[in-house]
Amino acid sequence: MYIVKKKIKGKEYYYLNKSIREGSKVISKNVAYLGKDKKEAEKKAREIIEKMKNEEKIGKNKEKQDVQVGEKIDEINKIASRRGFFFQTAEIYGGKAGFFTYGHLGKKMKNKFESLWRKHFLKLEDNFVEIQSNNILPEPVFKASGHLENFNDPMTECKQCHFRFRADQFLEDKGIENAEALSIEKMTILIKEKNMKCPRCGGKLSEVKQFNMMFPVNIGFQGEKGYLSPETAQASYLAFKQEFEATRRKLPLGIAIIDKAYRNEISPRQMFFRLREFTQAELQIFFDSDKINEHPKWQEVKKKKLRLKLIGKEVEEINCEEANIKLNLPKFYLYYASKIQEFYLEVLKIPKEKFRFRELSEKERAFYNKIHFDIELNLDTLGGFKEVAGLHYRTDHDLKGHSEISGKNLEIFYEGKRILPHVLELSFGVDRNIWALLDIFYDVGKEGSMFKFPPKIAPFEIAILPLVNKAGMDKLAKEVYSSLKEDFDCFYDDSGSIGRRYARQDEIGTPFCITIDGESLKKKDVTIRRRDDQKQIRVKINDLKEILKGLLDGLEFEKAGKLVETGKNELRRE
RNA sequence: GCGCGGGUAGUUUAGUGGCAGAAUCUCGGCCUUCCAAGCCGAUGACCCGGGUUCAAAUCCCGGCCCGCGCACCA
Repeated sequence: MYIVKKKIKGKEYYYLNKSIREGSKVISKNVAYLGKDKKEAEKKAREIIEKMKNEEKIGKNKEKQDVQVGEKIDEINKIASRRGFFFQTAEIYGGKAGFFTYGHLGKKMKNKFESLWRKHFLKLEDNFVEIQSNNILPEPVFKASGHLENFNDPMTECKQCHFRFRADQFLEDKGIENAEALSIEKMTILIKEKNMKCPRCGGKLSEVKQFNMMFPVNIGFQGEKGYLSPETAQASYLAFKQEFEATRRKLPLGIAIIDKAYRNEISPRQMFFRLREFTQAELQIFFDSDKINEHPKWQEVKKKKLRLKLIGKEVEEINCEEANIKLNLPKFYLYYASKIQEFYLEVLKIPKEKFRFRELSEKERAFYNKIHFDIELNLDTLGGFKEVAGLHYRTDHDLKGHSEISGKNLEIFYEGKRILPHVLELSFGVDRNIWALLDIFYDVGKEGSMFKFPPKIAPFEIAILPLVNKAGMDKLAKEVYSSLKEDFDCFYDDSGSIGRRYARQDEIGTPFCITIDGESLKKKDVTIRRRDDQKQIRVKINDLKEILKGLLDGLEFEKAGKLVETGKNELRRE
């Protein structure tokens, strides 16, 4: 406890404050008012501390409640950097906005997310493959993709109040049609000619300048122009023809890439939602557009209800068949929508009400996306539904563009006709999804902060803890640990009290703790503690591996072993 | 990029133009048979740069980072 001086309306007052844990956070709480004089305050503080020590001895365990959720985003950030989920890159140099490093726990989660993603999506069809390409691509690629033109925003700035905004939109508001198509020089001239002023303060406007969201790079000695790719998709389109041949000319062909993408955001914000360097997991499905309203596995999904938020409407559950008929969404599209929903609800165990597909209005979506739903999750930390993935029907826009610019015909001969395949893109922001998992599974109860991750996402699956560090319990615990660590993500910990070690594991979301106690030595068994309710079962060491595998796979906890009541906290003195 | 607010150990915070103090965390030792116990000890901080000054973490200026608002996010 310590004394705090506060200034209220110019006068100084002294208070006694106390550092208290709230979950994993330490906060300061006001305990008592101490008056206006420093010396008297110190004297009073001593008295109060004495008194409170006495009271504490009587009424322990009384506190601890009253845990407020508080600022969840701060909380997650603090756990993240303290425990090693993620932190800011180059912090010793002051850091840079929009760049994060995954620590050991975060990287484990990210790896797990990516493997679950692969397992789910690449197994949908035989002909879905993953490739690895490049992050640096030559300039013509982006001429073809439209990024050079469209990722470039014409901006103008008020010379007086420094208000910045897009020049093309400004001109359109002023009644100039199709301003988007004008060159920056023309826009500058127009603004001058028509004597347009800052919409905010009436000041003079600067000339129109391009702001490109892509990071330019020079390739080689001669400095040929290239860019860090702002999406992994382009590399898949570039690889299409070769992969089509290599996979023996079958459609649909899915080409997945999990890799970094780069966007030079003006102001990165909102944690993992506006990064300058980020990881995407994208699957580009090339298919015959004549077959867009069919899918061989349609029967499997047609009764599945999708959570759709259509333009101007609330979320409603519509089954695929209805969506096909009433909303005119093609079967091919709906099949993958259904599989995406399955990934979130059944693999990642996201609560249903936190998930939705949101239809984008024509204004919001890129012009070449004929059908565009975002996958959104409701996140407390970011105040509502946020985009974590997208399902875009891009038509033949991409292959057509690359055909034109490269001069190479990308048409294929398929089932007796010459076609340019269309593309359905499944695009996931991996970092955003990781943040979403942290947000959604974060929980604070009287036990403290914890992440209630499903076992498959948790950085560690199991922690092995000797109840105390003596009488051979530690030795047996280490034996158990070495027998499990090959097969599971295990963590061994023997420092501090057992309660504290449980709390540490809860905080990083470890779903199960194995405790070796006195009985274990005699009976060759251990307890398994479940994170979510602190319940324990007792199982034989010989059966441990199999039971753990079952538990991680969803085996019912109570059925896995005999539910046991372990002793209440008798080791506490006082 | 602009405006406002902020930046002292991992975290929560005192403090002063002159040796930066605590609580908690972490680590070591003692103790300890189930949910963040106790005792002893240790490690650990003034965001960066410049200016004013005998002396700056403190005052001034600039930068960086964070938060909020605006703008941006094909």
